[in-house]
Amino acid sequence: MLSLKDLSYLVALDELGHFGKAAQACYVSQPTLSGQLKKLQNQLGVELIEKGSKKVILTHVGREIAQRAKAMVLQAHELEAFARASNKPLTGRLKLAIIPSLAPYLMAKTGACVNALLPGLTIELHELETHELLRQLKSGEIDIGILVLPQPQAGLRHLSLWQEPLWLGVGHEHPWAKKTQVTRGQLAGAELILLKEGHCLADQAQQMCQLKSQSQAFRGASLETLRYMVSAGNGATIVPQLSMDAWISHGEQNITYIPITSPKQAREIGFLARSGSAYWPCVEALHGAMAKVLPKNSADTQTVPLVI
Amino acid sequence: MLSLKDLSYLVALDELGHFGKAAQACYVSQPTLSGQLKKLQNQLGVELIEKGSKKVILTHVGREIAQRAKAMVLQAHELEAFARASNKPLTGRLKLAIIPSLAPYLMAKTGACVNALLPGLTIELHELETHELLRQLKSGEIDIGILVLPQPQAGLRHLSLWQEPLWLGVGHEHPWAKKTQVTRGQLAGAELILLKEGHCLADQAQQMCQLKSQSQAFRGASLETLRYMVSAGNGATIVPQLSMDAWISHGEQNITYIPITSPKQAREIGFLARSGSAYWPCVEALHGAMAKVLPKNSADTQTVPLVI
DNA sequence: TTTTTCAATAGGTATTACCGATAATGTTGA
DNA sequence: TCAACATTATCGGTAATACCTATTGAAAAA
Repeated sequence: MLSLKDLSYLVALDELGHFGKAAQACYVSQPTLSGQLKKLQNQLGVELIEKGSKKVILTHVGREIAQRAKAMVLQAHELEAFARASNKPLTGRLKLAIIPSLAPYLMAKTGACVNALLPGLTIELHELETHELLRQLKSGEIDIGILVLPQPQAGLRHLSLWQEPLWLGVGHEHPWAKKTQVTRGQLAGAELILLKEGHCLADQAQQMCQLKSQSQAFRGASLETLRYMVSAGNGATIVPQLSMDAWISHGEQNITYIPITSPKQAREIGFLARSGSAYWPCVEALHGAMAKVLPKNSADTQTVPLVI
Repeated sequence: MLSLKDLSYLVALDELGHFGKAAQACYVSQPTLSGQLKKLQNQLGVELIEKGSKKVILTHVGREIAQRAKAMVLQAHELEAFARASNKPLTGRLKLAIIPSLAPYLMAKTGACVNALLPGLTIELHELETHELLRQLKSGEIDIGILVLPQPQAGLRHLSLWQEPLWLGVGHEHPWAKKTQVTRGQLAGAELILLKEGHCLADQAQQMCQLKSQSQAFRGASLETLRYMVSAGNGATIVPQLSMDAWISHGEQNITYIPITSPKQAREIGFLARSGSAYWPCVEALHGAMAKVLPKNSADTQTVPLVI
């Protein structure tokens, strides 16, 4: 019968392309890994590793099998995690990723509360843009993601957390600085300072303004960059509410925040995890803890569904 | 590290509910199975088997883990099958299931041709109703299904084969026996003899006639039963084209077949297999072989999508 | 060429999966 | 209640094998 251990050797070799390094990664000696892979090839009756080549290259079949093997190894780890979690729920190490336009502000607001409610849980926080977050989530590098929904992805399960209102942030010199509100229609074609492409907030803002990507000359690397730019001059940008709250409470004086209406704009923040993940109870616990701290949604808030 | 063998022991125990029988199914002795399961419990740090109970009952966690384990074991088998198939494509044993309203007629028409084209392939044929077919397909008990599409099922891959026209079969004494065509509208509320519930053909016919299930007094167990009933008296039923062809070529004299028009009714026949199945090349080969033998679709044929 | 790098081989050891026999336990029928 | 039975757990021994270190062989780099 096939052995998961042998399969994991193949996965390691596929990923590292080097017998010695793969062996090291698996905590075995190089001869062991070589021998077991040879055994695996006999069991399957297939050449997995390209023969006679200078480099370590898997055959076409080998690569396909390594891919399947990787999925199985991941499932094995999830099974073990599930078993652990069933003993002591809400303990252990949790690899959590949050999109950059949300991470610092969300953690500032909810971090203490979460730690208080889930003392047994060590949260390892990663800041990843949506695309990379999804990849790492599916590959098992992270366990839970917090990002903008909806994300129609097979094999993933989601839980909505909050409709985060979006504001227009403008410098005091900006022509709109005296406005008490801006309608969505007025935003069409407006010149905004946005984040780099890849950030879902930038995509969403572009949609709201019906802009093509080329029309944007300036791209910030983080919301904090945008903050300084708007604060310094007469630019304008889209600001999620949590960032706004943080900036206000940190004494930012030079930005005026204007509500966007007709309809009120928001983005849907939520959790994402693998469907079979052992960490789903953690998701629910985090949801419970965070929901208490976040402001209540007003009724007329409307999500802008993001087209991926 | 977790061992697939141990996991398969747990799966066997879950399914058979008996240490001895499970051991037998795994070709090991009962003490071996007991011991390995004990080891597994230690590894996972979880009680898998209900202690102190009279019957062998898995704990709640145990059952969940057995379910995950089953999926992994299935994947292991598929991986092995894939490796085998990569050596000698289109050989070996193929477990094929076909819905009963199609199986005999399809095999009669295409069996010889398939065997001629795929001499290395031993086909093990099962006759299963849609629901059971899907279950067995997902659990790995069968490899390929031929049934009525669409079947929106996660993890399964499909390939459409043929739009099979549907006819109205009536006895010579039936009021409609002299008609040259029947429109779909005329079928509404018509009294038809149908198959038992569970057969997708019956569901589809009911939809066509806009009937509730209660309104059907008579239910046949197979199309052959319906044939005798219609042939003997003045009943009417929906007949798929392949059945009709078979009946005609077997000398059935007492049934008149009336085309259903406005629009012409049909059902979509197609293949279904697990997404990662090693047997997909077989599906394509079968598709190629069968498509040659089946009649060409006329352009105005319309599928009636089945609501599950 | 020599040196270096890397995988394959050899030989030996510790682990463990496995078996048969048997004991312990629970279940059932009188 | 106590046999008679069915079923699982335990015991001791064995064969298979996963693993190691040391070494060799072959290819690439110097």
